[in-house]
Amino acid sequence: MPRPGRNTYSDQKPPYSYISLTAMAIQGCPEKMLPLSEIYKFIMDRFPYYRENTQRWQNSLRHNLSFNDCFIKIPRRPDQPGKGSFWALHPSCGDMFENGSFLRRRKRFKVLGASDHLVQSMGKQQSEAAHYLQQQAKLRLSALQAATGTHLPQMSTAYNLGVGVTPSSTFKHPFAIENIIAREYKVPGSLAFSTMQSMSAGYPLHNQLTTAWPHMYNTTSMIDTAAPISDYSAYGVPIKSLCHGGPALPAIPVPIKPTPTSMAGFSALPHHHHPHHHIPAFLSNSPQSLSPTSPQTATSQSSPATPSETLTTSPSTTLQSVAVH
DNA sequence: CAGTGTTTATTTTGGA
DNA sequence: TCCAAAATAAACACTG
Repeated sequence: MPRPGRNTYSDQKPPYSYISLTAMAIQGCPEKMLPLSEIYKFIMDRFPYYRENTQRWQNSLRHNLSFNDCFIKIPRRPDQPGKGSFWALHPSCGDMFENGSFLRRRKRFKVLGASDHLVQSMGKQQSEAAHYLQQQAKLRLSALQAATGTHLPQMSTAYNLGVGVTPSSTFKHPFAIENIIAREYKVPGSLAFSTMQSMSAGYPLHNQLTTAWPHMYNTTSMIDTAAPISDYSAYGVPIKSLCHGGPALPAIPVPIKPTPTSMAGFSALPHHHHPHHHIPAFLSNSPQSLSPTSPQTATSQSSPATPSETLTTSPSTTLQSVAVH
């Protein structure tokens, strides 16, 4: 049994499916959408295991993006040069890993009508969602630029925007990295807790993170790869921002298959724990101490329109989807 | 041309 | 042990 903190451990395959890794990456950025290359980067930056055999796993990842309805493609606007589209989570995919296992979902998320006459309405709904995301991204960017007086390249700043968002909102998308990390592993409670504390401070301590999430970094990478990682605030984990209202869609959690306990609040982590994944319940209401240091925080947060107001109809209510298999 | 995206087929594996 | 989800492989179209 490899022990936390050991180099050997960090090279192991992380206990996440491509779907969960991708969802993690998408949820980890304020815009809640990323181009393929950024998803790759997110994963490679954090999991040494994926720095090898890139052809193989990246092909698998692309397969997943196309194959799974929980991922939607969002076209680039003319002012967003680059190859490929942005990828986002389907507004209704909810907590696909409510069972606590990030390896396998209980049910695959499928959009209704994938093979029947409902398809046409789907197109419309998706485009609405896409438009919404684009608008949000645009708003955020201009807000940031206004606040900082600088013009920053979009994607490279994406992760920075995240830190220090006001703790006004409580909901956190299931895929928010903080949630994922917290649920992760059956680490001794105390350990996970200390990790979260450092996380909420906006600057997780390396050794703590490494201990709690060993496969995320190898002991030397932090220093050696400081450059790439420094692009992201605090290891690329926009701790506070994730989901909050701000960014993305009205992230209304929709359990794939409603269960008595799953709606106990998001906050609420699954009650029946998977035998192999004990989920620290404290996580849900982890203290939202925040770094009041980011200017864009106030700006973006004070944005008048709430997501649901922006759309005439909330995507989460108009989009029809269901877990199917 | 390289990166991106889609699709089909097959194998592996988690979990009931 | 069985089933469905996930992983893997690979062909192929499209695009900047």
